[in-house]
Amino acid sequence: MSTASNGKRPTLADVAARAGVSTALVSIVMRGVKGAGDATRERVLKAAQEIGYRPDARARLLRSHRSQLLGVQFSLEQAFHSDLVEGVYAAAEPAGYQVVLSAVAASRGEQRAVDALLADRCEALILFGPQAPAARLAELAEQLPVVSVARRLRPSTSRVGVVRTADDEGVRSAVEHLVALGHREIVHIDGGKAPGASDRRRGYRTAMNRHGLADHVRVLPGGLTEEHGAAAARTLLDTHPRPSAVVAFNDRCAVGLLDVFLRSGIAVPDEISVVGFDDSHLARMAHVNLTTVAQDIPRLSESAVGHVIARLEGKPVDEKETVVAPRLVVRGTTAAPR
Amino acid sequence: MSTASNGKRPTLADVAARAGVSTALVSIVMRGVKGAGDATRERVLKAAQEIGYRPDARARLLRSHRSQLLGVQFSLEQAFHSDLVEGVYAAAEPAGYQVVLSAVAASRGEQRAVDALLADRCEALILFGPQAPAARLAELAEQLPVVSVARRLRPSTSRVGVVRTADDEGVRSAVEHLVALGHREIVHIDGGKAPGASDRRRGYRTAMNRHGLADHVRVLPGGLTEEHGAAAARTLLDTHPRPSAVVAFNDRCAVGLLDVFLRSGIAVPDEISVVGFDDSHLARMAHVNLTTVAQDIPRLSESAVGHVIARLEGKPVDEKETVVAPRLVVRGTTAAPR
DNA sequence: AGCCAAGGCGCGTTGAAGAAT
DNA sequence: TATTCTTCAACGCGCCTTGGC
Repeated sequence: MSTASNGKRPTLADVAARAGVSTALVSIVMRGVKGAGDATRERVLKAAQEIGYRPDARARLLRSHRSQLLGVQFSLEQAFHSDLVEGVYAAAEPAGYQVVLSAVAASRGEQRAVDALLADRCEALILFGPQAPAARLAELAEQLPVVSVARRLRPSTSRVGVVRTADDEGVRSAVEHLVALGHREIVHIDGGKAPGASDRRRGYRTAMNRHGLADHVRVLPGGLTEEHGAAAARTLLDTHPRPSAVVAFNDRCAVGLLDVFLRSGIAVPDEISVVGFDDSHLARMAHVNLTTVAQDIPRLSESAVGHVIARLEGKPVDEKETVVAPRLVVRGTTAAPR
Repeated sequence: MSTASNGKRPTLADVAARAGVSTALVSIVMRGVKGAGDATRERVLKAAQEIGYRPDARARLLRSHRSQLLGVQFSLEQAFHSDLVEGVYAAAEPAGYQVVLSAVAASRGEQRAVDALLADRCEALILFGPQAPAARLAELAEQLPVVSVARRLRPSTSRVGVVRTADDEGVRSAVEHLVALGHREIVHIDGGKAPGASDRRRGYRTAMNRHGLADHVRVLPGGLTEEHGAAAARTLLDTHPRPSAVVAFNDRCAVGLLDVFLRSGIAVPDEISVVGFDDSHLARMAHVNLTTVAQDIPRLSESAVGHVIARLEGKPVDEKETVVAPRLVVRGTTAAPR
């Protein structure tokens, strides 16, 4: 219940008037720094409480030259980003930084999302899966620390930091798992031009070559969603001989595959093995129970936050690119071929 | 590339100096209001462009008494909230309001989320599924317009606006669909104390009574996740006779049920029918193909934004509670009992 | 001397009022 | 009299200097 006399938001001056002290003293008390006596301190806090005073974060920021604000651009449509955001909060707040979120959605492009963060005086930007041209990101990085998470950029061509999963290694471990089970006819359903897709394709090719399966390399066009996986599965159905294993671009794509196989009476993993990527909630659902490559989300967030904070505080930035190791999670959709 | 001489962010004064005019005039030009000649206008814009000037949103807010900021509290763990947030952006920006996001996560409770929004000078709060005590929400609503989305509150006991789906009606339509198919032994797996759970329980009971099935009413404790659904399913397995249909609290809970049934060799919908709630991506996945009750997400967001803006602008607020109709989506998990 | 508190200034912006064409 | 532009003060807060007991 606000007791502000004039209907406006109470300010330091209102508290000061009520407590019978100067605004400077109220400021001291509110920030909890030394410079006020215990009795006065208590009186000021009581007055603030009574009129419902809250410090104005924007005015405070205006005054100090540092804003201690980390801007985060993320997409509402990607559940993966939500997990990353959670990690950013966890890493930023203990380090004394606040997080400002700016979402990308159908009605709100990346440009607007970033503009909002800059107008808010963020000191650094953490971009999840940015689609903007590399040149645009480089331009931003001239103005303030910028880190791209999950989108790879050519190193040393700009100041943009990169934090990403070792996508190639992830797919490689998936292929190796399948080879160890005895598979040879292993197909990759790719992610087109999605972030990480080309690395995953490369990891697939590398692993196949390394195991003497160069002649069996086969990449089918796929995408990020269940529909893409389903379409690829239909193509596979018409293939003879059918491959014995599939490595999908991500879990959603893999689930699309599983669905078509299930409906077509093709048993997984008995007749065909399927591997996903991400270890999303989807994969963990018991009746999906998907073998997949897990990304280390806490470490990705932490590295991104660590990178920009190091830049802000002038600490030496160890490497411009941080590559986080993925981890194969074997569940029920892979088995030895018949 | 910033040409700011001193390394700091360029301000109005920097632009003014470069263009040889006063800061007030630069302000006029940047806002695009009238009061500047065409030639000067062009010169100022060019100067701003050259030094990479951007208006400082915080300083601007400090000066003006309105902030035009709508604060949104949402949970990163609920995909449903992401969809709602997208709708909020779409509704707020055309109306001339900016959106400030504040997430609730494991490491960040509602109190902190709301505090951040208030410190940022938000003029109104849109809370998605708030768990805070009603008294706390009422207290907030004394200070600024507040709307609770998807959490019901006793009307007229506080100034908190409510926007929600007609949960009872949704479950009622689910039960009616099952009754029409010939089911009588219909169980409800509830959501405990989750938002909407008590209404859904009530809708279930009402519908059962209305169809003369009062003796068959049976509510099992459930929850919001797949695990809760799975646990309830295991309880059902030991029940004799087993019910012929289940109405779950939400889609995730329903998927947990489906999973256990699948593994136990109980055919859905042949041996048992299952209905969810939300029409999430999960439900739409072809191999889940869940019959469910859809919430009208765009309308929920729009109503929430409309409500707080009406309050802010002193327009008459038609009703304190806006109830949005749900819609039954019949898919493949319901059929006539054997 | 040593603690406490007050006063003034500046942060980047805008609105009002007035000066110059 | 219009138009274009400038000067001045204020927004809410934090730091620094000064003054009082």
